[in-house]
Parts: sequence; C-alpha cells; structure tokens
Amino acid sequence: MKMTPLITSAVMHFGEMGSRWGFNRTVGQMLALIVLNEEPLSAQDIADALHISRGNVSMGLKELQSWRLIKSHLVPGERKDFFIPAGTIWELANRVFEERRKREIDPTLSLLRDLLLDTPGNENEATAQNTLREIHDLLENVTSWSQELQDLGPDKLNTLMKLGSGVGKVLEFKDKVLKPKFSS
Amino acid sequence: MKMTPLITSAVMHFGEMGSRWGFNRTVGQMLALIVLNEEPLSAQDIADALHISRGNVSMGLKELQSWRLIKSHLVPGERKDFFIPAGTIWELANRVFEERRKREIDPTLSLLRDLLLDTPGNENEATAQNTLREIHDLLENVTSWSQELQDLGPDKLNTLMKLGSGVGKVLEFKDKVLKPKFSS
DNA sequence: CTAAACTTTCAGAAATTTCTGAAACTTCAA
DNA sequence: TTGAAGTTTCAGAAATTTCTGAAAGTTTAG
Repeated sequence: MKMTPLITSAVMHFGEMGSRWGFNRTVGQMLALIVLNEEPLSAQDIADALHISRGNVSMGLKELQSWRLIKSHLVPGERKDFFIPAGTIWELANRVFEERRKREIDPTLSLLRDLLLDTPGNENEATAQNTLREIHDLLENVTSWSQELQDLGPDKLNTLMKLGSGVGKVLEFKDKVLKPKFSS
Repeated sequence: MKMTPLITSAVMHFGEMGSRWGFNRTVGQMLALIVLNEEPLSAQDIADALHISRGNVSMGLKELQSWRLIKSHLVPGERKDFFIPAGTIWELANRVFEERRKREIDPTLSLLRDLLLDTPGNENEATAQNTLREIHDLLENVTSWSQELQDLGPDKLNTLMKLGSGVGKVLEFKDKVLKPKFSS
C-alpha cells in the first residue's frame, strides 16, 4: 500500500483540515486514505502508510466509526478487519454535518432553553435574556432548516441550487399563488 | 461590571462551545460577555469580569475584531476604548459562518482544483481523482448554496423555512410552470 | 517635552490535546 | 489448550495551543 504523490498531497491536506472539521490530524488523514483507496485497508496498512503507531490507528478507526464515516468490511479467508467508506461522498458529508450540529448546536440550544425559563432578576438581566432568546430562535431555525435540506436529498437540492438567485422570485411567486386573498 | 448568575452561566457555556466554533475558550467568553451586555465594555472590564490577564484580553479583542464580531465604540470624554457587538445576532451569525467557510472550505477547494489538473499516473490514481472531483463539486455547491441563503436575508429565509417540507412541492410545481415543453 | 493612561507584543509557563508503545485482551485454528 | 494473529487500552511522552505578565509602544493632556 504505497501512496502516489497525488494521493499523498490529498491525504496530508485533509489531515491539516481535519482539525477544523472536528477531528484531529491523523483521523483526517485516515479518512482521506480510506475514501481515496478503492481497496479496503487494514489497520496495519494505514499505520504503515501514514507512519503512525498502531494504537493511534485503532483509536482513529474507532472515532471514524463513531462518526459513521467508515465501516469494516470482512474479507473471506482473512483474519483481520478491512475498512471502507460508509457511503457515498454525499452521505459522508451529511454525516459530518449532522455530527457537528450535534456537538456545536444542540448543547447550546439545550442550555439556552434552560436559561430562558429563569425569571430575570433585574433590568439588565431581562435584556440579556432577550438576546439569549434571539440566539435560541436563530439556532433552532438553522437546525430545522438544515434538516430540511438534508431530507431533500442531493437531486432536489441540486435543482434548488440551479435556481440560484431565482429562489427569491419563486418565493414571491408562491406567495401570490397560494395566498391570493392578501394581495399587497 | 459584575455578572449575574444567569449571565455567568451563558458566558461560561459560550466559552466551552467557543472552541468548537472556531475560537478558543476565552475568546468565546469575551464575545458572549460583550453581546449580552447592553453597556459597552472596556478591555479592563472584561479582564476583571473573566479573571484573565490584560494581555489575553487584548489578543482576544483583536481576534474578535478580525472576525468582525465586535467593534470599538468611542465614549466622549473617555480615553480608553469600549467594545460593542458589530451588528445584530443575525449578522454576527452570518459572519461566523462566512469566516468558517473561508477557513474550512476555501483552502480545500483550492487544493482540489490543483490536484484535478494533474494527469493521473495510473488506474488507481484515476479513481482517486474521480473521488476528489466529487468532493470538489460538492464543496463548490455547498459554498454557492450557503452564499445564496445569506443573500436572501433573514426575512425571505424565514418564509422559506416556514414552507418546511413543502419546499419539494414548490420545486415540482416550478418545474411544471417554467419548463412545460419537457413534461415527463 | 513629559508623564499619565492606556494598549500591544511576545517569550516562556501552564494547560490541553495528541501520539506512542507495551501490556492486556480476544479470537480462532489445530 | 495453546499459541499465533490480531485488536484495544491507557499511562505517560511529545506536540500544540493558550495564557500570563513584564516590557515596549502609543496617544493625549498639560
């Protein structure tokens, strides 16, 4: 399992970006390696290709599985596990999105809900609470909205994308058609 | 400038989440503090409230300004600078989004474009390149799409959100109206 | 020009995260 | 039941990130 220069640069880059995407350098490299290789890879293959310890690979694989980005693939007659991507690129991207939402937004939403139940103790606190409510509503909207988009699936999403800046017009149009009583 | 318990828990939480949102703990706390306080705060106020060093505050303010999340606010008759949020919650959220896109997606897009120009050296590399192209196209779509959404602005976005799962129907509808020649 | 009030910078300390490698564990064939 | 092939775990080493505080820099009033 030797890496060509092209694959090496991609793998290295995904390693660097990995940390920005929620996992660490080696986990990012491992993901890129698995996604870019047609052949399923064993843990040992990965350790060799990336020059990292076997233990580190084991932890990384566990994390990638917890994100549901890779899955193990049993090769008949082989004792060890091999790993392959757990879906299409679109699916993987969605999983990363979803997982990040879980880590970045959900805990905040939960705290904000709690804080909004408290009775403000003074003027200043009341204003702060209003701001918190604004943040809460925004996050809730973002969450449900991104859920919608994912549910649409790549095809419809693409149609929507091609509309480009026409989205606004469709909306106006829809308003006129569906709510004719209230023409402005 | 003392913090009530409500504000304290919000500030602490945004500190913890800060690291997931692209800045570090104290920067997150500082942002929350500034956003939740009606009154503009001086650097010293912040250092006192959060019990962190003056130097750290200075670096944090610089970073928050580079993200365009806060701006300084001159109080007549005062020598020192005071800081306030650089816009509405909606605007701040957009800036965070945009900044993250710049850091998380743009560099990858740029690398992928380069890698796609290379001529694949062998079979395996050709397949890898196809995968890279798929990733590239997806990222490009995500980028332009999220740009669209931001341009729509909160109001239209909200209208669109209220449509909920009806978005799909609107799309089908639009297809029929705009492309009647090619009815399936 | 000087000094007071304030800010920024940055070297190195502190805290946190990641990685290694050896030991413990599991599984299976014989 | 044994041992070979493989995996996981985790304590502490290494690397990285963040924070402090003292020194250098800037601005303005007088």
